[in-house]
Amino acid sequence: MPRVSRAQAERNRAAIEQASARLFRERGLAGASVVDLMAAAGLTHGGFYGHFQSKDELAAAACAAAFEQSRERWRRRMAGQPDARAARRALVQGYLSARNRDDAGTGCPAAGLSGDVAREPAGKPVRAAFADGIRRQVDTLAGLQDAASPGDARRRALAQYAAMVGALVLARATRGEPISDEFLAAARDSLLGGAAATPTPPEAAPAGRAAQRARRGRAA
Amino acid sequence: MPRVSRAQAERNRAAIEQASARLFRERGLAGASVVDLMAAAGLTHGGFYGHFQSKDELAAAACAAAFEQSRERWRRRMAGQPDARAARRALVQGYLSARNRDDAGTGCPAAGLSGDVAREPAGKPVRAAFADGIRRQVDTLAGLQDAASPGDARRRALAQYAAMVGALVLARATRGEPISDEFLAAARDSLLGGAAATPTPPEAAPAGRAAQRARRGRAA
DNA sequence: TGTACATCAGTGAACGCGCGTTCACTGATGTAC
DNA sequence: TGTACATCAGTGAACGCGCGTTCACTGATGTAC
Repeated sequence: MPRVSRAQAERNRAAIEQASARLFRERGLAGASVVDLMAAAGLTHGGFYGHFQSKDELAAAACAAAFEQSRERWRRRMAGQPDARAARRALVQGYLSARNRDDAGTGCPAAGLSGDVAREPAGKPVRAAFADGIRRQVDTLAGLQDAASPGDARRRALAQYAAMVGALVLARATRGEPISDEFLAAARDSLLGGAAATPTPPEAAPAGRAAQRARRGRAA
Repeated sequence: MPRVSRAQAERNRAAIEQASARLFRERGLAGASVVDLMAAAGLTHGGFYGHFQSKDELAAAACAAAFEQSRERWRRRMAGQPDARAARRALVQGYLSARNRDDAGTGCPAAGLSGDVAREPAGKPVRAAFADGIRRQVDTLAGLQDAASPGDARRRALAQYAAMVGALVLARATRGEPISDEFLAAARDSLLGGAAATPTPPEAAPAGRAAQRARRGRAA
């Protein structure tokens, strides 16, 4: 049953990207083969090069798609919040959850792909897609900071994002050990309850109320 | 020239482990082949299975060796410091440096291997070696905290370690982009100068006094 | 101490396998009339 | 509107290659006497 309509071909290309966005995060860039990725999209491998010039090119597209999913999830999670502080709290809670740790395929691409991307040679297209995704997540987080200046907000956002990604990555690599949950809890405490979260003291006022309405969370 | 003395064979085994500790961190567990690893130790691949039962077993040994190197480096960095606060400062500065970012082969195994280890199936020996290494680094860091209780010190150490690893991993994955250096700098600020370093607000005073009587960090 | 020989660390060819990529082919789609 | 046919999305066999692992072989080491 070859030769499919153009609309269907476009849908197939999108399906390959979406399936790859998941499989690459789950198994790594090298751990998901072209055969695997095409099969996950309901196709056979031969047609791959009709859609993409190379697996590298797909990796970039899939990385971009994964970050887009992640941004959409962040947007949804922030949407119900009364203010920036509550929104940041909702993001961190959802991010540093057992669910996000245990389902890498739909989770944060920064945590799922950074190890692989770090080893990609300089020119590879996935590096640009990854850096772009990271920049936008940091920008979003910077917009939620209660800081003295834009520069300060950015610095806080960078540090917080690093703490979130680091805790998730370590929690995944130690899954099954008690220290895995400890990483998630300690990072949550540090970012939300402790001094790192805001310039105000740990159990200061308004977060509780805000968080009560917040909690639909799935992970990003 | 086969059949080498037992002493030489032991040295060869150690050389394989050391070469692997470097190459696995540089290229990933799957990115360094048995041929590569043996060649890096000055041997040919055929003799590999005289030293190790499988590549998986070597991965665990190499991971343990990498953490041992890392502990030794931490020990050296802490040795010259007058107190725990200064020791922690020295560790963080050394860790969040361009040099550590750019030389993954001799750098932190948590940053270099966590992505790969996270995808290893539950029973694989490298997972246990990795978790052991992580636990000991966290213990060391906990010994340097200026905290109200051991539990608090541990929680801080976990959050700080996650922030360090996350910043390094993201800096590596975005190397060549301005945001790469920004991650390192922001995490340093947050851990040393900023709110994350102590329970008191960013630019306040008193943490110094508390840290003055601090204990020496035991090096695990 | 010197000699004879069994042991075994390291070599390199070979194994089956899965990888990314190519290509001749198929037949429904899309178009020209 | 219906018919004829060129286009091209998807198929599956095939390519060369590198992987982890095995194995017959080599010859210096280590030991028995």
